[in-house]
Amino acid sequence: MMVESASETIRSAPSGQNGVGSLSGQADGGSGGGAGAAGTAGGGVGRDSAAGADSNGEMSPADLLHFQQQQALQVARQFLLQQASGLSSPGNNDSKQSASAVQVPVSVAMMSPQMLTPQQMQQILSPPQLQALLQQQQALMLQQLQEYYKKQQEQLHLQLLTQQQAGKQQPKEALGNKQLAFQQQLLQMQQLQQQHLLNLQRQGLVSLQPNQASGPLQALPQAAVCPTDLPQLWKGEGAPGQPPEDSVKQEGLDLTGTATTATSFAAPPKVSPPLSHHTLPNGQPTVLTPRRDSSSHEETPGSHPLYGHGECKWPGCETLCEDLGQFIKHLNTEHALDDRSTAQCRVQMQVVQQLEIQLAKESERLQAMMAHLHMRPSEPKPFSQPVTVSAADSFPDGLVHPPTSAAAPVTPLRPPGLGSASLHSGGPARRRSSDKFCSPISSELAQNHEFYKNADVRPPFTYASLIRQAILETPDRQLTLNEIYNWFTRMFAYFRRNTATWKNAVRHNLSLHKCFVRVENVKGAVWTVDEREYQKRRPPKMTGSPTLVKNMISGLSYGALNASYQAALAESSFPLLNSPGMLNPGSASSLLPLSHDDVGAPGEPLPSNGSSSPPRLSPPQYSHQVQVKEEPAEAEEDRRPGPALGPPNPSTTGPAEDRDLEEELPGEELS
DNA sequence: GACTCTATAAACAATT
DNA sequence: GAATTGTTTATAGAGT
Repeated sequence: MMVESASETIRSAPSGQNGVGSLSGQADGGSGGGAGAAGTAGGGVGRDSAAGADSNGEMSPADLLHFQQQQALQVARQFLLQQASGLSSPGNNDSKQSASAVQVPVSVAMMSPQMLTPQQMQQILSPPQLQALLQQQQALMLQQLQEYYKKQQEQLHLQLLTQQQAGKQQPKEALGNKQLAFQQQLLQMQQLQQQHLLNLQRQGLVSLQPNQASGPLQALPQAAVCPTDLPQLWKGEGAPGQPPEDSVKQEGLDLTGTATTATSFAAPPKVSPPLSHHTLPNGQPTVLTPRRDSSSHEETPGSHPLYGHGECKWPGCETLCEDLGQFIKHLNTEHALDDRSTAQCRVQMQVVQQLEIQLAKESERLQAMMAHLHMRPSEPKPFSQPVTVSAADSFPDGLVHPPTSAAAPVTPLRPPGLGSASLHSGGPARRRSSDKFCSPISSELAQNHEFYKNADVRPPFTYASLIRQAILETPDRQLTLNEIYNWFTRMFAYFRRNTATWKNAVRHNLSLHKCFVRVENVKGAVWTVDEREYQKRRPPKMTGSPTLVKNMISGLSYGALNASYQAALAESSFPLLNSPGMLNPGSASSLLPLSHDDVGAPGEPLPSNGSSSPPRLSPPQYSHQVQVKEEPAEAEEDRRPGPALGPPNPSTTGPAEDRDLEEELPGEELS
């Protein structure tokens, strides 16, 4: 036996500390970030009107100018919106520019993404459809953009000239005002373009060499800030330091002047190897911080964010590449800036957006939790008050949890127990934590229900307390063995994995502890809890010992910490929390006044279970007992001098109930 | 160190 | 006969 047990002990050590369980990925249908950011601009502006910019002959030069400016802005906004919600790749279709394509279909294509969120788009459209749509949009937009910018530029030049000529005859102020207004609008346009560029860059969709990045992105802001540069911009002279123009032209987008900035996003035909697209401009939303950090980290020479462990990290690729050079070749050939890559990027974008949203939510929740937890400790809680813990209230079952009060104190203990038990030292470590506190479980579980449900952490409760909890949670206060199993697996991720041992332990506990009473039911045997017995079995010693009291006091303060928080800490890191030292605080909790309501059971030699023959009590009765007994237990604990069976305390809260129960019990049991 | 509690394992019987 | 359920025994770790 020794050998066996030894080996078993080793085996028993909780093996799968796989850490926190899966995050329930709630896809909150958050709208795409990029689109949302730019979405304020009048997205609904019809393209038709913009297209009609040509027919402006009858208007006065000033009106015409104004009108055109407005249209230009609208179109630009629309375009940027479109870009924000979907990627545009200058790709293939650059060369094909048919005037017809600029017509209505374009507006439809452009509008659709605005109407739908990226998520909706994804849901509605299949990947091929999505890709096709993207292609169409890209082609159309590019054509439209090119044409538009050309026209716009020509017109602007003409109008500027005419205005300047006319301006000589007009009051300089009037002209100046119009020019200013125009400049402002142009600036707005440029800013929108910048914004868009930044978005694309941030998403890694546009790669810019360091110098490139500093080109358009920085030049523009400067231009915007510096009025003196504006005239030059209008004239198409370009702001000083706009290197990317060349690349833009190469791509077939012969946009000049102000247009350069807009086209810059289309500039890089391919992902440049050294990819500096991580070099994000300042002022980016902090939400992205994590990603950025990692990316920046990856920027070190010889590495690539899309390259790791010898394979391409491009979504769905995983092509093996021996070295970075090979990878870069692969990247440039297989993942060039084409429709497919663009679509994949878009999907990835949405994934990231979702995650960011999720992260933001979780962070917010964490902060709230932390804030809440920090508050608690500070709250002065009288010794006995801890008991009042709210946990009880939250208890799902709505059971009378007298223990709740008692339970509260318990909470503090739990963490320690949890740490030791769940993580390293197999089972034993956790053992008593729960019991000592009587039934902390209800509150503890109520508070950390989700945690235990999802995290593969062994609950810091004894089997007995868990079984009891399972039974008490049911309306009838009775469960079959199988139902108990189910409760375990339902409530604790831990028990979903390690089946073999714990089921045996459950059966063992059911049989071993007198507090669990087997009742023959119509549908078979069910298990109920004899609360009195349950309370009895607590070590009487603890209640009275001075050390316990000390512990309690210390434990209370310590216990203030939220159980879940501690549990989380324990789980995540652990070893530290597992150390025995950490446990001490918990032990304090034991102090609680624990409810030994048993007290209540005044002289009852409670037969309840003790009898070898399973008492067959009517389930209902038992349930009743359970409720009553629990409550008294907590309240009374303090008083109880010693061992469980001490004289019942008269003054305990809910004594009446206890007594009733007790009175009833004997009778029942006897039967 | 003794006692107690708990966890774990295992054997066995009874029941389904 | 297999699986499940229930009982019992043994052992070891941990806390008091």
